[in-house]
Amino acid sequence: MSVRRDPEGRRRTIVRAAMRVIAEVGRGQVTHRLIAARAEVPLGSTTYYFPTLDDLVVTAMREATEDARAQLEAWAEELMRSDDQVTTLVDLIAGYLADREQALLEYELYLAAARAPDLRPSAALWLDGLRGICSRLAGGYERGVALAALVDGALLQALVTGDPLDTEGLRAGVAGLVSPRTTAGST
Amino acid sequence: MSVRRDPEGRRRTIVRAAMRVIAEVGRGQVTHRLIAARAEVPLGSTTYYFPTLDDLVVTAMREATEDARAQLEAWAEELMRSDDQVTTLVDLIAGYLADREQALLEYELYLAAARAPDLRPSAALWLDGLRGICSRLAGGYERGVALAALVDGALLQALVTGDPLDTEGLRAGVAGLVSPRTTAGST
DNA sequence: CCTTCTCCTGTACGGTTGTACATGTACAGA
DNA sequence: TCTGTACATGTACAACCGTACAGGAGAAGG
Repeated sequence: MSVRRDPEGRRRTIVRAAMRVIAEVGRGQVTHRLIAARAEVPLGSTTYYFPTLDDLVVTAMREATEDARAQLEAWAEELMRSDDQVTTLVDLIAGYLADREQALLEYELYLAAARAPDLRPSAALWLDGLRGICSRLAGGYERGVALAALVDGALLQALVTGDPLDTEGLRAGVAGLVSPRTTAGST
Repeated sequence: MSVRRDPEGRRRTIVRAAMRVIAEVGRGQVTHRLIAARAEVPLGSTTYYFPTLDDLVVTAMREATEDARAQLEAWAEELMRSDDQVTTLVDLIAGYLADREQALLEYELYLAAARAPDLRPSAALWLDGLRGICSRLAGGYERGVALAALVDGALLQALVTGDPLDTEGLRAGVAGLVSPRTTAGST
């Protein structure tokens, strides 16, 4: 009954390794050999499961958005439970930046989508999720779009500068965009 | 009197070509040969003026921030002259996105700074400029930081999705963060 | 004219890359 | 047990890479 051969699992191992490598060295520096070493599988395995390196990279990036999407749902739940949504949102953003590598990976993917149209649907899916959450917070779609841009920009800037998140500035901005009713506590 | 030999000019030609290539294919895919072809100079020239490819890429990226910095000053002037700064800012952002390649190059640089510390000063310089402008608009540093994040996020998202800028959403957000006095017209 | 220096470039080389593939191995069905 | 099929991998190769460098070519000073 025990499966000595586990193609599905092995495939996933490779994809997860690819994600880690991309997060570390960036999309442009990824090679079959780096991924194989990280996954602790022979080089041949990486070419067996994916016809081309680009396929592997794209798969890894899609997987990364899947993760991000899941995390976003956790955000939504936490915000629903919270009675101080501004503080909660700021905390969530700060928490997101705690895993810098994961964040870097996602923004690498994000920007890659700007150049590679086949990655765009994944990126758009995440962005739609964020906008949905923000719209609920801001009490309106337009302000929600703006709030999502604010969150996105704050994350990007924190990553780029390497400085810790400017929570006061962020809080001021979020408070300015969240609808007063939401700030007060009730829906 | 005519200078057949023009080392300075040739060097600049190579750097500008490098900028274009980076904008097109991304930082990770840049090669000496691509740059040489784009600049219409022999391969040897690209290695003559720059000891290593990385030096060339870094130089090109610094040059790009220099351009961005100059553009930012133009923004500041235009905003000073304007009597409807919200509209002007939205228009400036839309105008920035008109040259998609240039914008892509800058955001590539931006994200590259997240991984390469030696690029961070350039990126930080630009961000400080943006924050300065935004602080003047928002009437306070904290709100200015938030407004800068909003602008940055809006640009990034427009680049990533490939969709045209959501001007209504952006306008709503900017209006919410710009100080009422500034919105009305006076300082 | 010659010398000298900087600019310039074609060619070459060692190293790394993506990918192909022959060979082997474990498992399922007969 | 035998056989076929999917899984697995070590090795090989052509292509491309960054970089080095010998040597040509023009300008400047004598």
